[in-house]
Amino acid sequence: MKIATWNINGVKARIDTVVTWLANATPDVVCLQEIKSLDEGFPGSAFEDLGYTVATHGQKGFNGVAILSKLPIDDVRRRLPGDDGDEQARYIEADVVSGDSVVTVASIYLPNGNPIGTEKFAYKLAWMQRLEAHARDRLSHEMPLVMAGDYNVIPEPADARNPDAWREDALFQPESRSAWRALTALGFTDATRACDPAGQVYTFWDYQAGAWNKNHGIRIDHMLLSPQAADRLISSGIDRDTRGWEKPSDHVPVWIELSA
DNA sequence: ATGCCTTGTCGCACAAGA
Repeated sequence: MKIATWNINGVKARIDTVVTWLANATPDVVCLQEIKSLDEGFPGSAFEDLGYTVATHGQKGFNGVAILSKLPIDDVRRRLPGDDGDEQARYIEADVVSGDSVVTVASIYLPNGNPIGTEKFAYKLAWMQRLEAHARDRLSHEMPLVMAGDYNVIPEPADARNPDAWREDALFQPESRSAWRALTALGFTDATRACDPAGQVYTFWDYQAGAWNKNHGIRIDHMLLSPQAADRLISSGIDRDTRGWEKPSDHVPVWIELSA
């Protein structure tokens, strides 16, 4: 069972790119972020034609997350609990039926939080607290759980080509990294690091200043696995080449393979 | 020190991203 996550930076601008990647990568489940589309404007038929069931949680212009699945989806839950006043579409989770087991898959678009010292950074940290509380609740079920997406957190200096360039950035603040550690310490496995402990692997390169050509990347797209999912982890990878395609997203896909 | 690009919403720029 192959599960992937990709921040596509606009589903309408990226539809051909995503369809091409899907046809080659053939994931069973895909978490998308930054669809930048209302649910009713989401081009679901392009994915249904490839055999995917589509679940979206969108909003106008910004944010928006989705889950595509070739396997049956039992239940879909939208919005991160903990703040009924939060109107930003950044969380969707679904129970995916795989043979005799059910795997809960969450598609996460964690707030960027820049610039630091503003309400945006406070929103990011509050959102991370809500995510930790929700993750703690989900983990208590002791079921396979994969929380995948754009976390907008650089966990360690090794996760940036030039860590010093990110010292003042919300993605690399001590508070952001501390919240990440508190989340993972609940018992999650960082799939990319579990499979490639020392790798210089990045998932994002800015459109600006030739970041891709200079490999000035950061690792901010992550797949966190509950113990019951980690027990089934076979392999993990990053489809780095998509960043060099025509009309690329600034993020690239991250994926895992779980045993049946 | 700042912008560097890209997208979407409209509108003849701007916000937001990271």
